[in-house]
Amino acid sequence: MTDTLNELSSKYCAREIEKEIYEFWEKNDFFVADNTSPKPSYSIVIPPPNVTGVLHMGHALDGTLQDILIRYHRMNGYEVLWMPGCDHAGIATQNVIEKNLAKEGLTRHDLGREKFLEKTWAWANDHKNRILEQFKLLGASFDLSRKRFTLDKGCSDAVKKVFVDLYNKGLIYKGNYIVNWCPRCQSAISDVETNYETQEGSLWEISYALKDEMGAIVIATTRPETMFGDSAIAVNPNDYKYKDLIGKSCVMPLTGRVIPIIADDYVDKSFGTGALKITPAHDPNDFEVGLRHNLPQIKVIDEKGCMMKNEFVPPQIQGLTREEARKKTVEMLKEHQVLVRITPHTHNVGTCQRCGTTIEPLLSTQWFVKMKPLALNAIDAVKSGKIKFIPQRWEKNYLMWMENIRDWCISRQLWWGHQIPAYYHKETGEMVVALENPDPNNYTQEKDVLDTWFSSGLWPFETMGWPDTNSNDYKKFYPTTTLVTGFDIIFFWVARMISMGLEFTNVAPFSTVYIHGLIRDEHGQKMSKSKGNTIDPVDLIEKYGCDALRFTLTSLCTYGGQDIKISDERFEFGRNFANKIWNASRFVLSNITKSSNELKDFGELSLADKWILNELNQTVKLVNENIKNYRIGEVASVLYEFFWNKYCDWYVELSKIEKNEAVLVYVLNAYLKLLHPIMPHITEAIYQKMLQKIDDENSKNAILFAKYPQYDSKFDYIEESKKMEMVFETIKSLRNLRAEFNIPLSAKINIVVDNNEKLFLSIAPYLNRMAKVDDVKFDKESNIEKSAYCTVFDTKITVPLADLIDINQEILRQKKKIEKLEPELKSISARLNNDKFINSAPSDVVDKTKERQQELLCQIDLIKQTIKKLS
RNA sequence: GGGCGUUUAGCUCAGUUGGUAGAGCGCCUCCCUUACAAGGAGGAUGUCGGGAGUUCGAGCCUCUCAACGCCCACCA
Repeated sequence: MTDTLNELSSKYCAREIEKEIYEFWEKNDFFVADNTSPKPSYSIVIPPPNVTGVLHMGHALDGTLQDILIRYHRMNGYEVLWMPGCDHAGIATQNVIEKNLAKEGLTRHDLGREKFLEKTWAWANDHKNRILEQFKLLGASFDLSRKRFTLDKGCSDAVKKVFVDLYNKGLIYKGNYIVNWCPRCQSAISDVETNYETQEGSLWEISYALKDEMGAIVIATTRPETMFGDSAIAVNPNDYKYKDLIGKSCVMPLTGRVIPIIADDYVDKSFGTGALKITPAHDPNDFEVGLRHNLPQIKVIDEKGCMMKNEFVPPQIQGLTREEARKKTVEMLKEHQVLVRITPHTHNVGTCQRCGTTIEPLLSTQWFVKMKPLALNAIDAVKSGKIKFIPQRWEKNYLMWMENIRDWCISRQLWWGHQIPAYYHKETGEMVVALENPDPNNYTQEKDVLDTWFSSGLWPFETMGWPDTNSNDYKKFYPTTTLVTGFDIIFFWVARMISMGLEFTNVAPFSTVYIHGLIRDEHGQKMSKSKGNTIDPVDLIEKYGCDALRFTLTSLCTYGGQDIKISDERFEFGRNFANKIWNASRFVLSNITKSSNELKDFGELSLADKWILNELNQTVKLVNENIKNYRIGEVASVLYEFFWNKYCDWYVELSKIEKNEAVLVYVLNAYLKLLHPIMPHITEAIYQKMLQKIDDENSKNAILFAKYPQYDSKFDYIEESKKMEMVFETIKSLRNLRAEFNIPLSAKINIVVDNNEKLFLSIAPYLNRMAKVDDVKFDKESNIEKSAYCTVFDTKITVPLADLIDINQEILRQKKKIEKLEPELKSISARLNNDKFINSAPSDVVDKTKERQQELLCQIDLIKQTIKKLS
């Protein structure tokens, strides 16, 4: 290690240390996994960040949690692999490149597919390294020697094989269906990529004249412009209003086309006019109705969202955008006096998840995955407990979606992605689905590419060498152990990984899915660039340090996986803690005078030594339990509490008068290891310094590999700890007394105790140091005028203060204490007087309550005596 | 329409099998006591959203109401 680490600098400079430490780990290849290791394996695949992006707070949280689990298991003797990589992010990336082209006034068609892809690859190559570099700032201990990309050769081969196999099994099909079409992205998208937005619209009622007779039928629609694609009018078969019209025909306004009136259960009698126009090519429900009644599918809107130029669309409307067409159509309907009524109507409109454009349901030829058969095993895996969600409530969410799953539209009319491995004969049009083009001279490949999530769904095994199931990585690290991600991609990603993993590897790709909350701004709003409320984790790292960021985020994780609200200032919490650790360690290490050999032996243990060893041991126990149960926030608070409020506030302070170097160092050493998964850099930096003074076996000279502390019953010093609590209570009471009477520390005080003689005499030095007590005396019947009093458990402490205090003030002080204690005594006594409580409460609770009652009685009694004497 | 979450100190939130509440920040008083002012000592603050029930006992369990948020569904 270099010079900065030889001395712990008096000022804690997080970034300097963190950079140096990360380099130290990386140079030594500490993160590289050994697939031949005899150790049990623990593996995590990173949710591959998009190559479009930069590190954001979501990554920071997700990455931190994964790194904590990885480091914890590494220290617990597992061969760990954290697999890094990036996602090509089909639509998202293509959109970015197209936006850049648009700045030059170009479209992707101006470049052509080949040139466009070249440009996109250049971008991707640049960005996929950039974001992983940023992950390093988080201290990520992932194995970069294995980093993968969803479009690399291995992944592409896996994608092809999966596609061909699914096709051959009949689980992939190509067909003409209504899909969600984004007119801006110029592609189909899947159901999960469609968001719904509530919009204020109108319900237009339009009168269609009956054919060959008087009268008309009035229909209600929210999209008048689609009327040119109508194939029928539908009514409910049980609707008496329209009973006589079923089977007749009507004449469409504006175009004069004749369409039938049909009956279908789908129609809701009570909505609108109870009559509905059926447009099979532009509405998913109408599409179904159309199939049932064998209606023609008339396309009137094209892929750009414009009205088509065909015989169905009136010339005035042709070529208009959807929005323009709606206006114009309504105008024309008014002119023809067939617009009966317009009522305001709020409804949900589908929008593209990527660009926000209103979705056009469009009849189109696409590729689909039959999900129902794949979902069966995926449902079973969770129901049987092979895969466990943390928190468990997400299982319900997952199961509900899986049980109602619909087919997945996987083809995208994009250029950036895995081109579908289907080949068409140039002359005959015959289609072949195969790993390779059967004859490049006569066959051309399908132009469409696959949904990004198709390859992401294979991520846990395509990165491990699959389909080569004999590869060492696959054998050692697949299936992976834990998947860590946010709830927003359970359907997109987690569900598909489970389905695909089970189908192709016959095993669940991971056994635990750890779902954390989303990061939000201080007002609870989702962070987004457009809102301008993002906080850049890189800025936070520069300002507060990576360990501070990690610790703060960790401390904000709740077991229920609640969303996390953050603001810049919140990270002072972690920074302050890091600073505390740094300074305390500096103090401890600079106070080591003994040799490494001498430090191996605790020697004789004082009350304080036993107390801190006991506290440490309890902390070790809690930390291990909580990590194993994914209560990561609890881990942070247990670690914080121990170090700051136990070790620093008391033990280190007491060590200034009487120190056991061996224990002082032992506790710090163990603590650094406990904390290392959360705050890796600072703990490694201090540990390195510590190694210059102590021997520590089994650590390979890096805390990264040190054995994680485990609970050891030999450190259960329960009795001693109780005594120590009494010491602390005494000190606190005396400090309180000083504060209330404004007695400066320069004014020494003496005390007289009436109980626990031995203990108090032995802790005199502690009292001296911590409460500036000059002299401790024992006297069962102390009777000193002008004194203040404290009661600590069963001991009355008299503090002669002569003229320093006003006796009346002291009487008031004591009365206040009683006022505080009495309500509790009252309620406890009431409980103990209740036979039902005595009989039905568990005996240990009854005992405890009795004990507390005695304690309160004793204290109140002591205080009352005191008041009497003072009066 | 269905499901889920949240409601606890001024703010942000913890609270693991039910035994009358905690942290951080903020606030008040005092302290540069040589590890740390990114600090130390002391202090104030809550009918745990409303109501009902189960229980000897409810922040925690049951029911109900209310407010806010999220997800799914998508009747034109």
